[in-house]
Amino acid sequence: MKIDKGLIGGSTILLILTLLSEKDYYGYEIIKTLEEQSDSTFQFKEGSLYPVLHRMENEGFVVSYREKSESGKERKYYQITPLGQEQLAEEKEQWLVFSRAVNKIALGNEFGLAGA
Amino acid sequence: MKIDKGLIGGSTILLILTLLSEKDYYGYEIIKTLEEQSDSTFQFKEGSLYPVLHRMENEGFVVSYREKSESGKERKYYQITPLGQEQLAEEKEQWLVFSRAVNKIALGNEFGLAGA
DNA sequence: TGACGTACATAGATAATCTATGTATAATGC
DNA sequence: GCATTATACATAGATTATCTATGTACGTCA
Repeated sequence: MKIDKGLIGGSTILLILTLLSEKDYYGYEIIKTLEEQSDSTFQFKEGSLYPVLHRMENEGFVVSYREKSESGKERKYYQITPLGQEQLAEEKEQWLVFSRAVNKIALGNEFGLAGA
Repeated sequence: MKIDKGLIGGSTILLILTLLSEKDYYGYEIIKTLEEQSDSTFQFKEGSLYPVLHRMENEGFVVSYREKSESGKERKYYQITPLGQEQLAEEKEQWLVFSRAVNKIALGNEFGLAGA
């Protein structure tokens, strides 16, 4: 199933910051990891992800550094900052409030229990 | 808490069609109902909602008719169509898949159980 | 009579993403 | 040896979406 873009857009930063709170990732790795962990629900294209990462760096949520992989290809790694940690907490809270509200109205379910 | 616009945008049609699947609503009533049922999580402005309703009518998800209220004010009621019913089912399914994927990654929870 | 709530509508600014394209190297298959 | 695919970055431009601001109009209440 193709998920509507509008739905995905609002959660992109939450998803990226979640990954980065565990370890440093490079852009391409984020795309592959989100695709795998979501069972292909999320299939970001480079053109969608890289500008978001640049914006996040601009806003101080992440910092980046370049490093060569074993294969010799250069990668640009992103690391979450304390400000990014705060943002992550904020976005997670917003997601909870938001998804609970949608579930209540659209599924008639106050507790955010989706489909269980 | 102010919920990010991006998050809300993708679910607008799902929410509206859910209400309309129960009874006919007029625009202003949709705004008030979503605000009330979501404990003020959703606070749509007219400028945001009316263009969406017009678009939905354009796409055949709803039809509209005008009717005077007891007070004499004219209202424009929206009614869901069979195509709108299909769209509602589709959007509900998408919401389930999407929210489950976000919950799995961001909350480490495979079943979409948010905060319980 | 003035303020507020109801009820509709749209123009224009703003913001966001996606499509398409480009570069470059490594690995794989034939 | 050569072509294709995967990896890995980047950006311009088109498209699309929403929000802000504004306008109209009527009813009600103080």
